[in-house]
Amino acid sequence: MTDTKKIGRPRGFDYDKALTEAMSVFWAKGYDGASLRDLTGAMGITGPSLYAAFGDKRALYLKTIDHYCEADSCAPIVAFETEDEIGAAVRNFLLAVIHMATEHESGAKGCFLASSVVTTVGQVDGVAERVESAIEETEKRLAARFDREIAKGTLPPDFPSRERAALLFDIRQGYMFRGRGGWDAERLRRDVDARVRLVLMH
Amino acid sequence: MTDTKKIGRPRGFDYDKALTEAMSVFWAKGYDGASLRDLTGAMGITGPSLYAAFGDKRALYLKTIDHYCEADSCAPIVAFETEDEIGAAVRNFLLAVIHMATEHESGAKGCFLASSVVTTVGQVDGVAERVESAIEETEKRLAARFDREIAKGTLPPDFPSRERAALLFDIRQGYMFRGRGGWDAERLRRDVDARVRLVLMH
DNA sequence: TATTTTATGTATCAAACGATATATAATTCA
DNA sequence: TGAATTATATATCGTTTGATACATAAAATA
Repeated sequence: MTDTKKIGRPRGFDYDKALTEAMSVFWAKGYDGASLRDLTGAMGITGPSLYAAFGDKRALYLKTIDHYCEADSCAPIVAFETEDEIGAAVRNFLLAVIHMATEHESGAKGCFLASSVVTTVGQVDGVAERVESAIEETEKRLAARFDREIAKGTLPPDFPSRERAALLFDIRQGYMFRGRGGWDAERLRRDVDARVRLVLMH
Repeated sequence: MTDTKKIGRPRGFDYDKALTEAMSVFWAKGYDGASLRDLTGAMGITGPSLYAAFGDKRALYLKTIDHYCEADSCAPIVAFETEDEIGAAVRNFLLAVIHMATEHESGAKGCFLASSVVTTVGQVDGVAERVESAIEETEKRLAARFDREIAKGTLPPDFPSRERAALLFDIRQGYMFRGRGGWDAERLRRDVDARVRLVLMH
């Protein structure tokens, strides 16, 4: 993405910013529920500009998915990777998940992929591959964090990293569902301590 | 619901059957994605008949949700409640979840509520209450099964029934997500034994 | 400056959307 | 049988949908 000047009239809007706005609309209203008028309104551009820059509705949708994945938008994983002490790391992961599941940034709760995109797997071409690879990459990153701990000696050599990474992932899904179902953060936090213990059990 | 004969021309279709067909359409295509033409086509009735019997699109949607909940459609819970030995019960629950998540009956995978309805919580009035009460009732039933085991003496008196019920619930969500993401049953079954152990850990 | 290239703004397209008016068919009740 | 009641069938309503044709504006290039 070199910044060389291109000929022709330059864009009057920020590409990534518009993409983020589009994502918020898809997130809140779903793929079918998001009309082009919703999208252009939120993005601050007109129909022809949208089609020229992003393609049709489906192409825009896929671009928002890729944008979400690339932007490292999943705060819980980052929280899990950056905290050094493994117990605190698991705990921070869960707390970040709960925050995402209950606090709605940009009018949407939960995880864009887990709560919204996933429902369009059999419906919109190109979504299935993206969801599958997102799951796998997420689990790989979570497992790698456990492996690091094994290398440090904090966890035993036979600690089931991959299995516990999958468990963390599943717990995340549960919290997202409950958040959408109206449960507040305090209620979700009740089990955090017990879950940290279970996840690290050996 | 007495079966007394009513005056006027009788219905030419089966009410519950039509409702089930409507549910399949909503399940596969989502609320916005399901057009009235899709619905009337699958239900085998015309537009006016649909409106006379079920009300508008939203009312029909809510009726399909209630129908799903009342029909005890969640096979995993039933599997968990009917098996006597608690280890096998947990195991059967997980296997039933995996089956639901991967095998698609009526063209849809997963759980109607968890995989489809939940995305319309902030979008369609009346959905939020139904999702919330469905979560609570599910967890109550799961916890009650653990409590029964405590009473039998198979689990210790301080076994955290509610917390482990919530864990089972969350694991369910994770499997549903992976199923939608394209994971096959065999792959999902890898962790079942380990998870049975974790769920019953004390 | 003239040409080329790309982006924007207006205005609008055909198709599909959710929903209904009207007339007719089938039943119960008097 | 005739009045009342409810379901069905046809046809169509006004909106909204996703998507574009066209003319214009703003930049680089020659």
